[in-house]
Amino acid sequence: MSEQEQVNQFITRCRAHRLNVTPQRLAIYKAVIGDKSHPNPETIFSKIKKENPTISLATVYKTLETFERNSIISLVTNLHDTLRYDARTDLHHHMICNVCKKVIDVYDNDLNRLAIPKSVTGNHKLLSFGVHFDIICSDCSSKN
Amino acid sequence: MSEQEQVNQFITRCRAHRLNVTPQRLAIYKAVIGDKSHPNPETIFSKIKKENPTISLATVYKTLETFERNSIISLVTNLHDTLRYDARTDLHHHMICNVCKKVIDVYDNDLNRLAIPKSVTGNHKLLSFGVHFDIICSDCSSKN
DNA sequence: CTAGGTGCAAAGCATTTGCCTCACT
DNA sequence: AGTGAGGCAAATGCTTTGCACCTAG
Repeated sequence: MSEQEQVNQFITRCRAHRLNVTPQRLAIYKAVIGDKSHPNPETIFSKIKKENPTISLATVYKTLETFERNSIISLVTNLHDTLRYDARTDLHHHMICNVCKKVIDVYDNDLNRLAIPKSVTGNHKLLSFGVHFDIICSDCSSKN
Repeated sequence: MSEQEQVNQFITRCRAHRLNVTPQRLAIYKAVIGDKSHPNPETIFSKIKKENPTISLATVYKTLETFERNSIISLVTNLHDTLRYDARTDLHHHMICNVCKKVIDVYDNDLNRLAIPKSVTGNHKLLSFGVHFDIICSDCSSKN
């Protein structure tokens, strides 16, 4: 996709979510799609500051949060807010409630045996893996 | 496993890693294995404060970090330090380097089609899922 | 005895908030 | 015109650090 097409798609998506298209938002969006390293807000901020010297870090935070809430971009993990420990160190998996952030263990032998892609083992040393399921848990569902 | 057996196993593991067994460490360990909710340090601290009124939150942080480094307990995610955004919102997976915290996308149709356990869909609303591979990336491997 | 662990307080940072001003539609 | 967005600075809250004292081995 050309940059112009990406920009047009971005504008369409913003309109669909009733989000104003501003130069700051466009710069932030371009910076995210142009960075395959899964950057944090500070990194995005540094990249666009050159072209937008007056932009503020708080705007970057607010904008990324807005994009995420509207599914324009995504978070690598939604457990970034605090350290979460697990008594189990053996292979297992997790469900994470997107509302209350509850974590529930999943034990499943088929998941334990999933086929590891060559792109993983080909170049890197694999330590372990796990599947995470983003859910809305039964408690949170029934509350609404 | 009885509580006595768990305590014995804990002592064995500490010895194996040259970690002193202290009342604080034992209390923290018991609190973690007795809590299936994947608690954070603050929660652990609150639970053991009743029995150990002089314990400090900093000790809980240090101890959990020590346990994790020695594989006595584990972290639910090792991307808790900062928000990490992803330009892609379609189904894909991630490798995370445990050393440099780099995140690398993994696209794999077999992973996209993995069998979702009944324990997930039976009670909860599934929003999405993903596989994460904990790795030591080629860059970090070659540096050592 | 002594290396390692604890507790306290202060420091460090990532993130959020309040509020006023400004700009998009 | 009016609502939504941006910028700045202060506040918040989780986590780490430094250091003096203590304790397990």
